[in-house]
Amino acid sequence: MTESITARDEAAPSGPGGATSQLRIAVLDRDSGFIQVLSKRLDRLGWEHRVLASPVPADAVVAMRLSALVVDLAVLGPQAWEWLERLCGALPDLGIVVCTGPSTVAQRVRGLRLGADDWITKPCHPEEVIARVQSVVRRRRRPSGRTESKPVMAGDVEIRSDRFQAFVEDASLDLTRREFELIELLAAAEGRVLEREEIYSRLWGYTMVRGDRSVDVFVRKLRQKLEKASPRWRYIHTHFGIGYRFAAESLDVESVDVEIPPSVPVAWDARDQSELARTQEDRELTTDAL
Amino acid sequence: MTESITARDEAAPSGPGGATSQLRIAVLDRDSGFIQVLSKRLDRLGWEHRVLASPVPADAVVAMRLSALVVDLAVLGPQAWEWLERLCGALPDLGIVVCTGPSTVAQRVRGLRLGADDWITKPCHPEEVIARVQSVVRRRRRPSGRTESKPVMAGDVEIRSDRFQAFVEDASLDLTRREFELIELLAAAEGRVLEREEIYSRLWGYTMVRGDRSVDVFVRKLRQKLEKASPRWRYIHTHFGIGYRFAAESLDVESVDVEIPPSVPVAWDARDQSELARTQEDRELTTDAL
DNA sequence: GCGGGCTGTGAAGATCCTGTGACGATTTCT
DNA sequence: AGAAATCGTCACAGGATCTTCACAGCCCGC
Repeated sequence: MTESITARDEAAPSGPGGATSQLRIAVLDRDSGFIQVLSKRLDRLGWEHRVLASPVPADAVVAMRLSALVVDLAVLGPQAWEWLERLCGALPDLGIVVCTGPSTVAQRVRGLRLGADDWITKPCHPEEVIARVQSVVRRRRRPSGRTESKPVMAGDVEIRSDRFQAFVEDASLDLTRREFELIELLAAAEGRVLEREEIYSRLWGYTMVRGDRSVDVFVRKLRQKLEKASPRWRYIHTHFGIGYRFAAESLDVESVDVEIPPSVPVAWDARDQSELARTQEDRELTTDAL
Repeated sequence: MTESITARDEAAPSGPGGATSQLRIAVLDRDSGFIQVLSKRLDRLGWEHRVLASPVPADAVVAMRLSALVVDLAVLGPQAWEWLERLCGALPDLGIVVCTGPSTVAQRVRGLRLGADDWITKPCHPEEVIARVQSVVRRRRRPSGRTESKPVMAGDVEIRSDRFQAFVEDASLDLTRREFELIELLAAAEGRVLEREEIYSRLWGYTMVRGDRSVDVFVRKLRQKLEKASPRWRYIHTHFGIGYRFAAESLDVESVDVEIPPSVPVAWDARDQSELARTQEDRELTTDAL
């Protein structure tokens, strides 16, 4: 049951540009009739989907890179709440639709509070399930469609989302996918400091565990390539204890300030200078178990 | 009924780091009992909210700058669908929860497809409505384009939480994480005196043990950096036996006061100085209290 | 005016954080 | 299948930051 979906994972849930990726959803249920009807419907919609019958460990779900998950809590047994909480914590971007038998208000509230996005009571019409999943997924996605393909410039580098590549004077930096996603994300937030956790969750799609150094490592790789291609600029700035900030900063300015070349009367425009500068949860409801 | 909500959201109760803006929701319904219970609940949660009884034109809703809207389609009559569609089109970021009487699957599907985020069938428990609204709002758009954090100014310094840094005329103070958190906290409580214990517990997250001097040390570091970058101002004021207060105070004023009487050879002993300072402080306290 | 407690200050040591190179696992390409 | 490219994890080293400590100066009540 840990088998992972083999299809390419290009459906990277939250790439900064958010490709118009295929929807991928999973249904965790045992009600064969329900599953059958729903599957058929999903097929017709062309949504990539899979059915899970056993209580998949929350971690395994993470590996599936889903857009949404429809789950009958009954399948999970007594640890349903714990499972739900863990899953929601790990994948804040995953759409979770609980579709289960009769429940109390308190149960529904609890589920929603834990992070579920919707709660449908069986018996229900598959069409409604679909509609609710769609609704959940719709809200999950950023509208900033791929269309805005205007290249971003910063210092010497040009970031072209349409090419998934960054360039310095038409020379590609040969960024890998992750590297590109990273620079795109950073550049999109130019000026602002992005915390590691945010970078991680937006690039990897799930929440970062303490001690993970992936972000740092990719920042380093990115810095190397940037440095090699555009040595007179610094782009990624470290904010100790917080994260990183993207801003093109020329290194030339300073050296010029220091050694005033009397022999060569160069008129330095103020561009560089200014460039530098610009650069409760109330628990009144009883939480009874299912 | 187009009156806009006047209360500002700046009452960000969140700690120094969090920019959790106030939730603002509206309820469009006529069921007085339902409304009453729901309102009471919303009050207790501290959510800014308002009740609408008549079919507000979609455009008017736009002006309300809501986070979410709970609506009974029955109030809207025959043009409910059209209204819903228009609203969803105009405000894709607005959370819309339909809460209405018995309906068919087809109706629910239609509503959700048009852009509603959830659909609750009356009669329902207000707690569930709240939970679902929360769920919808939680999933609201991510901070890719959010520039909502407006910089705070005090004297010469500008505190930008998006950069985790304070500036004086575009020159960074190079505050460390803790230092920044401290100045942010102090500035947010401008005018008020914050006790050490409170500062400590809000910055460190746990209660301060007696004798801990961490707060003092950081106040000192902060003062040093502020002093160096903005010498003509005093920002952090000590309140003996209590804690600290943040308030930009120009030092120029005093020098003017001092040089007024050249004829009378007054010996300025320390008493007078403190006297002066005290009155000024008092004056400021009063004004701040307003 | 005196004394005790509170605050300012400087520095040293403990801690935590980031940069870096390398390695094994996995995926993709040939 | 074999090779190449990518990815994610580790351990280590160098720094930056935080905490603690001792001492000096200041404030307030007596």
